[in-house]
Amino acid sequence: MKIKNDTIALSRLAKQSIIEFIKEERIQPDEQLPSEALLMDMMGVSRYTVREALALLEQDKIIYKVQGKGTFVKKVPVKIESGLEKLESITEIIKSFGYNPNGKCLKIEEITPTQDMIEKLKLNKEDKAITFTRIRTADEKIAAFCVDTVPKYLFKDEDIITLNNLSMFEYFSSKLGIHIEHAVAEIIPTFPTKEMVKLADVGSHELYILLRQIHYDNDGTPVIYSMDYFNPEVFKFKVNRIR
Amino acid sequence: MKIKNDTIALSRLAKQSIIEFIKEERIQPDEQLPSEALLMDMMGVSRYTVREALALLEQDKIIYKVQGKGTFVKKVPVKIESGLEKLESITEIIKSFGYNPNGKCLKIEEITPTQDMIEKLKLNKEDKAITFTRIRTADEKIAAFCVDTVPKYLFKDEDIITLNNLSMFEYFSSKLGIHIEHAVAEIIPTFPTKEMVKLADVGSHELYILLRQIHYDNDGTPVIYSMDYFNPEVFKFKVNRIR
DNA sequence: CAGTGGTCTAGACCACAAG
DNA sequence: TTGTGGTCTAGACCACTGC
Repeated sequence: MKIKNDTIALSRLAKQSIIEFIKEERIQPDEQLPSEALLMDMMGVSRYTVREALALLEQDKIIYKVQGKGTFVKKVPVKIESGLEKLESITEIIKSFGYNPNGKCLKIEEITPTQDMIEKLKLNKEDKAITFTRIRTADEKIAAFCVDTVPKYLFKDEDIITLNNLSMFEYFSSKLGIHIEHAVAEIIPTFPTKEMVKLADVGSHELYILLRQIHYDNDGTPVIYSMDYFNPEVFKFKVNRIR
Repeated sequence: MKIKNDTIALSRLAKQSIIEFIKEERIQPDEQLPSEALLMDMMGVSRYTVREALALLEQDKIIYKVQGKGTFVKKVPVKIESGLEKLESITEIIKSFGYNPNGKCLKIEEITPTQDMIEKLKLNKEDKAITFTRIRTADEKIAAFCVDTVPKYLFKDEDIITLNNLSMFEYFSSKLGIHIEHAVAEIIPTFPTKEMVKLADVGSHELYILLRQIHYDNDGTPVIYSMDYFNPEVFKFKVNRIR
């Protein structure tokens, strides 16, 4: 077993190599992997690289380690599906559920931000904001109703376009050079708002999941204040929880 | 700035040391930290240790790195302490909200597991299971209604006790030597079940958040199948989402 | 005791950003 | 070209496990 490459990190290759080894050797759940020293010899890499690879496998819940004993394959290697803790655009989520994502931008408004928006988006009192109200569909079914508020100063006027199929993340990345990497979401069970009933033809007694989120740039700048209402018949929200 | 210790990992000490440095030197948001080489000299440790410490700070969303430029303090160092992605017992969550946790065990039953339980808990067809139905309170307010199902083979008979104040996690850890480290939770908005209305005097039109969870031991064994209904007036569920 | 993973050091080369 | 972070190697000592 030898691995070599120029573009991909050795530790990634080592990880894949170990996965293949588990499959080929038919290592069963709870059985022991070769020791780090052995893996070093097998793959011809240093201990650092082996440990990096094992750390990646541990993150993926495929293996576990016990000091003094060894490294083992998990009984139930829970594959990380796209849990809520992984930040994805709604477009991406809809695709991952196997639906065809679509959408319509219902409204773009310049607003005076609320006190909460001013705090969360770190705005000055004079700053204005732009609100995008959109409806998202999955195979024609109503999937989500999104109200996203963004500080006005991020845009040049010509940047404000309608967002139909385009993901907000892609829009920010390609048009504004802003790369969203982190969000804090609050999960709130709720009924549809009056606006949803009026604009989106949603039954007023159906249950929805509201994700009240602040999205941050990689340098920590808050850039989007969003209120997204999800149809629980379309989305099954899961979270991987680690102690 | 020197750091030295015998019990705590050097990289942890280095992390704290860097945090203190940021405070003392009043390094402002978006300002640059000393380079890794400088930090090595300042703290008298190797580059590996410095990078470990910086990795911890990056996980905590306190700093960010840009290759070729340097390491910087985030604009808004967001650190949501108890996000849903962090697995905590309900007792711990209630405490972290500043309430006084309490509870009552309403029912302990031996049941024949459902097909879903058999699959998720990896049971054999003959296996029985034990269901614990409990109500949890925070400062006397109804906080959650918990129905936890556990394979019977995990218990010796004398182990089955009533769980009142005791956390399920502590119970497993101390009585059974099982350390729960991971769970997959599905988030479902719902109304109270008939059982909740009957046993817990809950209004049938109130909204609840159902967490449908499978809990895993550190070796990947599924050990608890739980259906926990949370009162959203007590719990504000947040999630840190990373791209 | 020997074998395992946990931590740390010292040194090297690379890719990227900015002058 | 210089300085930064990204990756990798080789070697060391420790703590824990099980014989």
